[in-house]
Amino acid sequence: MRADAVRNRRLLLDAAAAELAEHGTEVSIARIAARAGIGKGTVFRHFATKEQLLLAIFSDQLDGLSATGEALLQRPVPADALLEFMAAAVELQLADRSLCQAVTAAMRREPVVRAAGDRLVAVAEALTARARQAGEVRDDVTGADIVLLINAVMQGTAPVSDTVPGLWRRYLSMIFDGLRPEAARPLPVPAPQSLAPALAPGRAL
Amino acid sequence: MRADAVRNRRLLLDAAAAELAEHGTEVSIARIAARAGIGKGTVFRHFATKEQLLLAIFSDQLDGLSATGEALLQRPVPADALLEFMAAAVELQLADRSLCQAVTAAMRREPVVRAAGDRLVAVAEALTARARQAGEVRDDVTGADIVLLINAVMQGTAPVSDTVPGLWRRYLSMIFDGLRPEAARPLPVPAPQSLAPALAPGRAL
DNA sequence: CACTAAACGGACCGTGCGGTCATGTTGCTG
DNA sequence: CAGCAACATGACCGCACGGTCCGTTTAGTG
Repeated sequence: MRADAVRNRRLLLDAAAAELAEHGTEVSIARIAARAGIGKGTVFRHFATKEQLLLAIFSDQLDGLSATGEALLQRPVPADALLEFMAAAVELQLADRSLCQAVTAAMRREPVVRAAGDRLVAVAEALTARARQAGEVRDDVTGADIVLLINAVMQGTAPVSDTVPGLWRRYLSMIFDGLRPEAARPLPVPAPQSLAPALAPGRAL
Repeated sequence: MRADAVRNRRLLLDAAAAELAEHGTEVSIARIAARAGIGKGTVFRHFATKEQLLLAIFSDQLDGLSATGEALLQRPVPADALLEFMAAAVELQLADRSLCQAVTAAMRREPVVRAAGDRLVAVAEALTARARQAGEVRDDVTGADIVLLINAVMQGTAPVSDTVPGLWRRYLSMIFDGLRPEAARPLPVPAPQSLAPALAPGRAL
């Protein structure tokens, strides 16, 4: 690969991530290319289609979340680590409009994103297992539950995140109260095995 | 208003609601018009813009949810009524892809939808107040909380609703466990006064 | 330095959208 | 029944998008 090619690829990925964070997946390729300072044709040289570009960025971002969770495994109090993981994930997603879709995309059939999604679930499960064994959360909650609940808090409060910025903390707090052992009542439905393959083919992005 | 005009308006609204339920707000006006069996120009005679058509349908749907909640006020056990209200709302929204956006739209500045959103919050507050006074839910939860939590459950599980249809019941159950008095811990953020005006102007639909 | 293959760029294409308008049609009223 | 205003219609417009293509530039090489 030629030197200018790798340089442009970097510029492209950075610009795309920034533009996606600001405007979501609706941004046009033209806009991303302009921000990167490269031509539109060059974008399609690196990624055959818009979707491939998005999926590449999505899996990167999911791995970022996984890394955050992994670091929190060192925390002494398991429940604190788990709560902080959820808080960090929600906060990151609210700041980055493409991360929301990234989590959804994690449930798709595309191997790259699916793998990143599985890694994220694994980290969540590690954090959850610790808290479960310490008796700090109910014993019927799994890593997949945590990821879906993160998504729920984020998606549910996204519409008001601009005008009531911290509101998500209220609902994360409420929901976490429902995860404690003393709150547990039998659940009507078992946990999902994994997140993928869960998303129907023609859905979302 | 002429007789054929009111007839076509009905056809249009019905077709739009059905098409929106199936395909979400991305459906083209042409498609809606085709389903209604009328011309595309006729659509714009009744609603100057696509957004106005959508907002009209949204507020109708929000009022439908309000009616459901109102009926549940008769139930003997307040907490059961509240839980059933949340379940009904989530189930309806998952079946109707435009209802999801309707709730979001309820947080907008448009007077019609905002009014419908306020009515929905009022009904939710009535249901919540009953349960609160009966000591069946924690006393720091409000009607606006309920609406946002409904939205959270729905949005969070929407991506998997096709392949794991009943999964939302699991998370509604968990979250409701967090609403009970015995689970209550102090919340870090106060409840929002209302839902509107909460959504930034250029956001969503 | 000369040469070539890789990479670049932006004009270009087809498509589908929301919205408009001139023309034709139809329900109402006197 | 006559006449008119309200209404219906679909061809049409401008636009923005994702994606293609080919003439041009440039990085590496012997």
